[in-house]
Amino acid sequence: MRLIVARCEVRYTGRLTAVLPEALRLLMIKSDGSVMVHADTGGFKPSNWMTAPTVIEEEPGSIVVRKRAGTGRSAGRSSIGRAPHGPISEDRLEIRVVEVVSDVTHDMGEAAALEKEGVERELQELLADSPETCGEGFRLVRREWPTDIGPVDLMCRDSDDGWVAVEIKRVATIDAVEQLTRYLERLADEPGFASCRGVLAAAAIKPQARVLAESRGIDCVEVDPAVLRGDREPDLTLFAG
Amino acid sequence: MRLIVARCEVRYTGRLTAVLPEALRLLMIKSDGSVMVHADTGGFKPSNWMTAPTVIEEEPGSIVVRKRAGTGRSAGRSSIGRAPHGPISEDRLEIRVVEVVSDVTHDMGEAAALEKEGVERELQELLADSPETCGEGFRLVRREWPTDIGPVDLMCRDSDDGWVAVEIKRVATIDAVEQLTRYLERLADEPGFASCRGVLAAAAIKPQARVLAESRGIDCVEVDPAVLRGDREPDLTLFAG
DNA sequence: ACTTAGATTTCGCCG
DNA sequence: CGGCGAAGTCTAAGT
Repeated sequence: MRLIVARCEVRYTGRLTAVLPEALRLLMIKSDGSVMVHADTGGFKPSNWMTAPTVIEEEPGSIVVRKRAGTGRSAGRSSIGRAPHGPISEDRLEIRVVEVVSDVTHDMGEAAALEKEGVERELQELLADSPETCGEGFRLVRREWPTDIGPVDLMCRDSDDGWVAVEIKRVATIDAVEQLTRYLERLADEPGFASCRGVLAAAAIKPQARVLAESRGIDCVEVDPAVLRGDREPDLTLFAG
Repeated sequence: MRLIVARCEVRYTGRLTAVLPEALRLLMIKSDGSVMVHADTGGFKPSNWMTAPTVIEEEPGSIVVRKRAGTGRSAGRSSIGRAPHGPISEDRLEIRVVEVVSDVTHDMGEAAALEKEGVERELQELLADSPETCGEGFRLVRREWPTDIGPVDLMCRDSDDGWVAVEIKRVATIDAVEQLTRYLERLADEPGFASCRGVLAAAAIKPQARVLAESRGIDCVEVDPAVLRGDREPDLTLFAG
């Protein structure tokens, strides 16, 4: 990884056009070819950047980072519609380096991979193992139940053998309700699924999403991943004593 | 801005749990308090990070970055639902520093803001100047036509003086269709707008969005910002010869 | 302060 | 390789 602290002006052209006036910034060039320009504020997101793969051309006073046109993004001209977006000009990041304050390179080798838990995928796995959390007597029929507008997260049957489509989110917004509604609309055309109902299961459900869901007859279930995982006891002890 | 190159192990707990095994990485600490951990690969996105505002506690061999619980995210316990998601523990980034290779601080002062063009806003301006791009004979009545669920990007009249609501996106997904549908539903209640139709205009329209739009009687128009801007000629010369 | 919508979103999975 | 959905999305703007 190469770290350059320099006074520079940065110009990006590609999907849009952007200009950073001359100022002192950090240029980070990773060994995979990605380049980031960071200011001292505005954390997380670089002021400007280019993701790998890139071609980097360095000359005294300037660094130009290019992405080969036709790679990474469709440059094909298949459409004969109104906007066959033509030969998209290449992405280009031009850095005019006025003054170099520091320029060091560090060999970092390979950094081991990151392990995560707690994302939606895990929630789906946990609920697949405990479908009754979504509703009394629920039995899982299949995860990722296919429809032609996308997969239903969990397809279950309830205690009356009725079909139930379960949509899972970490945070459920109004979009999640719309999504589940589309599935239900779609399923309604399938023989046998006319009365399929919907359940929205999430670690957190936004108030507006809850209102919309309930107005559409969709049940809402807030679940606690930690409890499902067995890391923590439920707050209410059922069958106590 | 402080740049530390160090062999370190990183542990994040908060919205999820993540561990980065010991390896050589760059720690970037900006003056606004944001902290990023970058590996030498996997550009753009830090391996781990914490956005400002933060509290940073440094001791020999360790750096702990905290976000005050209750700030930035709701730590309230208003819900009495099934999952009163408990006392959300604070966000915490723990960096165990094994070996410091480099540790430098640079004063970068203020960097001027980024100027960009080519985003959705510009597309709206371009189409407002050329409403006929959205449909034959279209005339602009008003940009940002207000409704009580948000503004319609462009409100036009077509060659038959019928109302047309135009929704503009840079990339149109299924969400854009839902949004326009909501506007049309809303407008249908307004006197005179019962027959208002919809047009989805975007630099790129996803196939599923197109299918959904057309199944709802919404026209789709792909537009090329470069052509609208006059930077480039359309690929197909109409009225050729 | 909170909510909503945009982003050069980026990223990862599955077809 | 392309489409689609999630993200510790982040971020800026509006209410």
